[in-house]
Amino acid sequence: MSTAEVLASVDIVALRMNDRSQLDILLIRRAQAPFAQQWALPGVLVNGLTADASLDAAATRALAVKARIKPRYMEQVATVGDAVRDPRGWSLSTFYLALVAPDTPLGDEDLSFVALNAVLDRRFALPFDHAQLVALACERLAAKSTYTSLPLYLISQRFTVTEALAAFQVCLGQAVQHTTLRGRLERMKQHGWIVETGEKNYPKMGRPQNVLEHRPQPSAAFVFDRSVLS
Amino acid sequence: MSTAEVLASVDIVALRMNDRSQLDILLIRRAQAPFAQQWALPGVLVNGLTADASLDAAATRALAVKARIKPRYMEQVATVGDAVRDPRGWSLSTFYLALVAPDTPLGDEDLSFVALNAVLDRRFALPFDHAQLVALACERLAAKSTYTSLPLYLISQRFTVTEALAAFQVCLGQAVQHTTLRGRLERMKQHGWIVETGEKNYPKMGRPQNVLEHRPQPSAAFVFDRSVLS
DNA sequence: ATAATAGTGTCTGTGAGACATTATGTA
DNA sequence: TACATAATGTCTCACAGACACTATTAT
Repeated sequence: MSTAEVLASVDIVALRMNDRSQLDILLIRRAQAPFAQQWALPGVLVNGLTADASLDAAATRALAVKARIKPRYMEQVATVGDAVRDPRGWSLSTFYLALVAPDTPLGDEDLSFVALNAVLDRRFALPFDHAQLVALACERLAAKSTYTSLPLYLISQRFTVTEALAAFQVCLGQAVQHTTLRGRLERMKQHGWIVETGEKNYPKMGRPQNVLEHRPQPSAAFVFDRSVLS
Repeated sequence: MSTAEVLASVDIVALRMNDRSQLDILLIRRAQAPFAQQWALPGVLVNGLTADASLDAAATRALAVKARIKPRYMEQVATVGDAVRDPRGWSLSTFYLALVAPDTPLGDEDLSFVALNAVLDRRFALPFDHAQLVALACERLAAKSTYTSLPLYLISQRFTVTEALAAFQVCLGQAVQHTTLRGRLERMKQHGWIVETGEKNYPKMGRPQNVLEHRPQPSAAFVFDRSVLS
């Protein structure tokens, strides 16, 4: 290794909500050493040869070329670096949190969505320090879910209050009063972030649900001025 | 440059409050090319040769070695990377926000505290994309100052409400009701983050001030459940 | 009718915001 | 005394939280 350079990668913690309202994480079977054939976070090396315009562009590229996925939301979480996380030597990883639509398909056998909880409690082991990165990304998601509309990126643009409630609860890891969520959705409606479609969804039983539409602004997520679960 | 590696550095945005209650930023006169002799953010290269235990350790080292400063608070802000920010090629910079005590001395002629506002509005130009990094770090500080006790790290451990008010206002960039701040300090007092010393400070005019003491916990900063300036 | 689920209304508590009032020092 | 500044008190408003109540469908 030359004197001034270091091994740097971008890794993605991409989350999706399954039909049981639980979070799954996107993993890829590594093609190359180290840890070939093992399931790991999708990622790419960044260096001058892979003409990425920026680090964010590299993150987008990682999801696009490895999994053909365009996330509905993506943000940089942090960068970790030390001498032991990669057997090849001192290395850096800048990792991102990505939220993808619930119906996102996977075209490849080397890609899979795995139960996030299995990764978090180490029943499903990951190479490198990827389990740690996943934990940090989830902490970020939980923290931001208390005062932003982030969980809405995990459900369809056209959604019901019940779906939104499930998304918030799985992000936060605890129950949320539906009246609290309705109040927040109402405030987003006043700011044009949510519109009432006028349509109804008819479940098997019970009163039909109003169908809302999420109109996310480029500024990422709606920010409330208080935290839920104070 | 070898194929898999990249130039990576850690840069520090270290802020101090001066006696006019304005923020200053620590700059260092670069000894080496590129941009030798110019004022820039203190930072170090990270790679396998400089046995840093971790990225955070490298950040601490950067302040310690370059400026002999131990910050009262430090957190990673983000990592930027692209092909043009450094003339030497594709490079990464992980940058940190550091808050240092108001009486921090500088022992070196190649170190200086410069008015933060001059850097932010480009009257004082910085090399690389350092001005952009400074702007991002300040945004982080302002955002966190609405719902945490971060500004307290800019004043002495033993402080008065007036000093705390000045710190919050300069971090937020706008006026804050002193009653609001008193309420928040009261809540911190109940959680053991602040204690009443019983002493008084006697200014030239007016009623004497109670002297409080900030007892920061290792968990970084006190988090309030609402934002100020809603 | 009954069950099931959606949506609304009511009441309480907390804390920010604005402003008035009192307290305690110096000149 | 007048003045300056600190500290406290009062009132309003917004919103989370808890829970009751009403509404609308299927069976």
